[in-house]
Amino acid sequence: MDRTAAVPLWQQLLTDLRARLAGGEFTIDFPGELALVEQYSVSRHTVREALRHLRTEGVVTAARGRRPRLAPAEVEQPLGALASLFAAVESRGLEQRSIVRALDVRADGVVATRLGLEESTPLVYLERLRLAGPEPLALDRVWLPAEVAQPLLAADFTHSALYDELSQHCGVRLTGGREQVRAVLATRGERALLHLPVGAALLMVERTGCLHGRPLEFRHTLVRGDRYAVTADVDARGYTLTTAAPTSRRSTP
Amino acid sequence: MDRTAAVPLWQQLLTDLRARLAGGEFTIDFPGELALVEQYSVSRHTVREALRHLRTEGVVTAARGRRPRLAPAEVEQPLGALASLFAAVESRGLEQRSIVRALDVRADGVVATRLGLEESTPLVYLERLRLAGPEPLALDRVWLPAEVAQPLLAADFTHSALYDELSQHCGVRLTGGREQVRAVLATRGERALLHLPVGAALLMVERTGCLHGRPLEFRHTLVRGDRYAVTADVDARGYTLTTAAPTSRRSTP
DNA sequence: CCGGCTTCTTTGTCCGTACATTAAGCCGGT
DNA sequence: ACCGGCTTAATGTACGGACAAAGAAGCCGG
Repeated sequence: MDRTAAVPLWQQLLTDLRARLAGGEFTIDFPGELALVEQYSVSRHTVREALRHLRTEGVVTAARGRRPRLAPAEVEQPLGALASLFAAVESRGLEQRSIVRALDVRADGVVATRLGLEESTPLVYLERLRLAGPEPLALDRVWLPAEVAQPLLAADFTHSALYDELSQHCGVRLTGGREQVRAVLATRGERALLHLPVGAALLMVERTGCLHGRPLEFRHTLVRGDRYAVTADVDARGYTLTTAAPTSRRSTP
Repeated sequence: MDRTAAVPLWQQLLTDLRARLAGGEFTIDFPGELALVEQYSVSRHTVREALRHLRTEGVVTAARGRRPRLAPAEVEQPLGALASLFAAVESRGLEQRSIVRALDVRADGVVATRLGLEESTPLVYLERLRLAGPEPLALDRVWLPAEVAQPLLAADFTHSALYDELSQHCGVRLTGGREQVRAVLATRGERALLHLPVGAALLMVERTGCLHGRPLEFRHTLVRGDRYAVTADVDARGYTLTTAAPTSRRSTP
């Protein structure tokens, strides 16, 4: 801690805490405010300013009386475009189900590279056809490092969600990621699977899921574009995905 | 200010400030921290706690030395999917240009209803073909109430952005809105305009822009899906659109 | 009239303290 | 063994003060 430096004290503290977090130092418990006050010899106000950031990012929790902990289980998964889509389906009252088309371990050079791994790294591969009620909704493909996701091979994905199984069997909860949303044309195979006519458009969502900044999941999902949309609210705080079902149809001019 | 109430002091202060803001009390200038300390007879710490929320929401600005102001003009528009897309194009170094295909006043029952207006309300209609460098990028159609947007009829949209013209000629800056992103197939007319082959997929972005919660803009944009994607980061804070250009291409299986 | 300097205001950072509120754990009694 | 109350630990709220940094405005001289 350099008190003469240009960067504020609380920022130095925050940087140091992040480094210790990345080093896996606080996997069991996280020090409280007063503990940090003693460790770093700064005021509680400074500690709170640093912790404020970690708390808003959801890295640690804080509440009166409760002991400070790291990334608690009861915090829900950060909402991505896919979660938003599937939530919209559920809000329509349709039951969701999946047909598991593949669940095995294989290597994929392209995907492994995206995850920052060696090309030959074994990956757990899960391919599902997601149904909303009786109709096909999306084709979902996920790759995860076998080292972490091995236990998933025994799981049943017909009804449960991937992230639930991940947290339950592997003790891993993704903390963030990056998504790309594009429009693509369905190939013949995809049309057959999704019961689509010739020339149907699909929403393609690619997601790289991360745990504490380290990529851990690559996901490739194709969603029927004729019926489903990603909905979001925009305000000064940013872009908030909504679960409201899309209502309008397209009028072809 | 009730010091015995269950709600914290800073929250009462925040509520009161919001009420005064809604009443249009601070259109000229906004009181500083010390001014509020005197007005409400609370500590600066309490004032800062209340102001923290208004500042993160972007309602007021705060910086050393600068006088506190309300929603300054230099704050940029809340970032929507479209802005993210176009920023990605610019980050590639491509010049953006528009061809104005229509700019007039007309009535449209469907759109007017979406804006919460009478079906016969006159609307300023702007249709542009957006180019990234030499190639067509998107077909953009916007409707705004003529009552507000009348001055836009004299504007030149070849190079400038709609929101700049809106703020300059109409004194209006949108504060939020709702977007829907879908995948659609290009119609024949759209293919011709955008120079697309048969069976090309488009990203369709529909946006209802709002000013203080009241809808003021309906926008319908079709973006070439083969080359452009909406990119976003996901973390505990939510969904943050990125301006990074998409890199990957699709491998057709 | 312009440029540079000084002064002033405003927010950022940092310290200290005290009490209230809440959750969790301990402990003893039934 | 279970329930309830007490203790303890942790954060939330609120007060106080002091100095630093940085922009804005005014002053003054060239």
